[in-house]
Amino acid sequence: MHKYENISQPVIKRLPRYYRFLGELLDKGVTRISSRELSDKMGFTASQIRQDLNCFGGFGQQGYGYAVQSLYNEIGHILGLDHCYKAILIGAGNLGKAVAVHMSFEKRGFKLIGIFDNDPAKVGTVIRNITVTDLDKLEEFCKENKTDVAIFTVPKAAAPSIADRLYQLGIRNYWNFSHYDLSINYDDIIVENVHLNDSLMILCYKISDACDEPEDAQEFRKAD
Amino acid sequence: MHKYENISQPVIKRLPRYYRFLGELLDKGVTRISSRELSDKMGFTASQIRQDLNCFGGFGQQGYGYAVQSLYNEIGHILGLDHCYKAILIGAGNLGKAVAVHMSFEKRGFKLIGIFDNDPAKVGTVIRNITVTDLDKLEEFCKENKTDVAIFTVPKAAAPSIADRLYQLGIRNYWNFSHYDLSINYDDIIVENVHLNDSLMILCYKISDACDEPEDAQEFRKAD
DNA sequence: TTAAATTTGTTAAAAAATTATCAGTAAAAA
DNA sequence: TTTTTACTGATAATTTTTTAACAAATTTAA
Repeated sequence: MHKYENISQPVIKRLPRYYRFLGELLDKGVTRISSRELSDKMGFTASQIRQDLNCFGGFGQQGYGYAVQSLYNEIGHILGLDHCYKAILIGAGNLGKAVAVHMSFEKRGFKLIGIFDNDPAKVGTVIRNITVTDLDKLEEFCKENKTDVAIFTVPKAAAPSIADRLYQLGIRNYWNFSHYDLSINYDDIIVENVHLNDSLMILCYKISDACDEPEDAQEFRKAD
Repeated sequence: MHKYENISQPVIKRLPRYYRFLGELLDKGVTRISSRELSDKMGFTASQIRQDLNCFGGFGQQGYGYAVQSLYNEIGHILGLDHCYKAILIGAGNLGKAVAVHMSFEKRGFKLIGIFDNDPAKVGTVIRNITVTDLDKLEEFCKENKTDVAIFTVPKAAAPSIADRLYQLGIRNYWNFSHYDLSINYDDIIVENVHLNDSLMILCYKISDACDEPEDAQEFRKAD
């Protein structure tokens, strides 16, 4: 059913944002909205909003605008949120645990069905009603349970070997929090990266760029 | 010193990736590399790599390529990693805690100097050698300690009022993990967003788009 | 009922980003 | 030393993305 070809990356990246804002409008009881009003709220141009939405079909009506509830549902459908992809979490450290506890997977098209770690201290603990399993049981588990996605929150050192095991098990979709570049090493997989380090460095750049103070950074440069 | 104007967003977003790959090369003892070789490793075109690096100056040498250590240092400097911006963490929940424990702030130009939460159960606990302080003490703390950045990991409901307090205290730089859109509400601030929900939805889109199975999603659409 | 005001979808124009090309220079080989 | 090879930096071409413009359609107001 779903399969919109030639949708550009920039458009795809904006979809969750539309979804979020429309959700907020729904909460406020707003039933209709024009691209112009959305533009004011979201900071995209009205033209871009109309262009984006038109990639998937004509959801609006001339002279009226867009019906909020309907558009919200459509975007949810386009994003595929009406799925239930089975996900396992690999790595129950601080970050993995936070992700497991923090996310509303069900609202985003996923269901968390297993959590794995190789640290004996973590195995057996319960996170979000799921008992952490020893990583040794991974193969066994995946053979018994259909697994669509791996949420990858392991240290860089452990990443390559574990990634290999997941790939061998046929898992082709990854939500990657590790510093290991999965898409370089496997070419038939789908990866969505969350690189917190990169994000923090970008913040550092933005701040440094805005500040423009005279600094004693020559020290740093000499190191080469 | 630093202040490169007119650097495009796409270029800035690629800088941390260059930095990461060059760091890996350094670890392996590689001393020189050409844009062609980097291209193979990173998945960018050689042309793009040369173009990107040239935004900041001619770091390479014809017939030779780039000196890895030197280029690594240069990019670190461009990113501003030789700073020490003072950061406070607002929200010591699972996500905040994970961020505090997980990140090497010092290597990214920051130093974490305080952690705040309004949950009495969390106040007094120690994360990364920092004692969690009651949010009521925020103003007091910031008046005594120069604070450059707020790492914002609070629930959506609490976000607006806390954001206002931070803004009142003069904090203009944010690493925002909340679902609250800071940049819409304040126009003279610098924000780097980490929207995990958006990322997860994008993954959902990619998977759904690739799968293309006939589905029973009509149910979903009828809801409007 | 009619006219004015809105607002979309679409097409066209402009801007931005990526990729290709190549002269010039340095390193390596002969 | 001279020639060949390798590689950058810069410019040009291409592609992608964003913005603008406007006809067609709908609502609202008169």
